[in-house]
Amino acid sequence: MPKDLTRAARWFHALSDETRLQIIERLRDGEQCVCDLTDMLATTQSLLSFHLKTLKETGILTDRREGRWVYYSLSPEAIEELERLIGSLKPRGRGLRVSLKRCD
Amino acid sequence: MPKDLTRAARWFHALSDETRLQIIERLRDGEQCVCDLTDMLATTQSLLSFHLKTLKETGILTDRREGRWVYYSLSPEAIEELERLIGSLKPRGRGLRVSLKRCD
DNA sequence: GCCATTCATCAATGAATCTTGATGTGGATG
DNA sequence: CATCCACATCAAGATTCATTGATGAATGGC
Repeated sequence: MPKDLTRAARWFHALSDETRLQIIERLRDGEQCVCDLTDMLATTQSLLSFHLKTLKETGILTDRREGRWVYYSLSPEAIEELERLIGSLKPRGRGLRVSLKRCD
Repeated sequence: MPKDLTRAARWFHALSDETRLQIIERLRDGEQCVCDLTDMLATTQSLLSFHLKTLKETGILTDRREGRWVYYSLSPEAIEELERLIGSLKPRGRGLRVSLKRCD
């Protein structure tokens, strides 16, 4: 069980939820506090907190406390990491493209 | 519930499983029949079939029957689609980066 | 036609995950 | 200290998903 694939699977899982993608969509314009996100996304505070935690644990988001409020933002490295992951899924050079025919 | 996000969530979900990522990893070198994949990945035929179906339904893989064998390969458009999805997660221009401070 | 092979599908179980509602925690205010 | 607010955490239920084992469908050889 390759370690990279385990890591990749976790990243993709964090992105496999609509609510979490909505959170990311909102954070594309910059950091937001939880209360703003609660207003924007029709969801409960408890559920939002759960999804934020999921994204944070994966490394997609970072948080920052300021007084009573907690601000979340996209981790700068997150997009690079994702593009690296996508790169690891790309077909390799066509030189090996012949079928091995081990089934015959 | 934006339709794009629904679609993106489905794609990411398809990639959120280690076995499915292993399948993709194998197919990076070109198409393979199911029997080869069964040998390579320590898994049962039934389970492999389930995961192949998941990937195919999402559009990541295509299949092709040839006699008794079914060959799976990476869909050419899949990687482009993924890069498009990743692009839709990127932070927007920094001009809007000011915090709205609606919480005050 | 009969049988073996390759793969898909189905039903059932168990595990992981999402969701909800209640409670807990830490900071700010008076 | 008492209280309110923003947010996190917890326990319980609901749902979705992965896995297994058995059966079915299509192909090809005899």
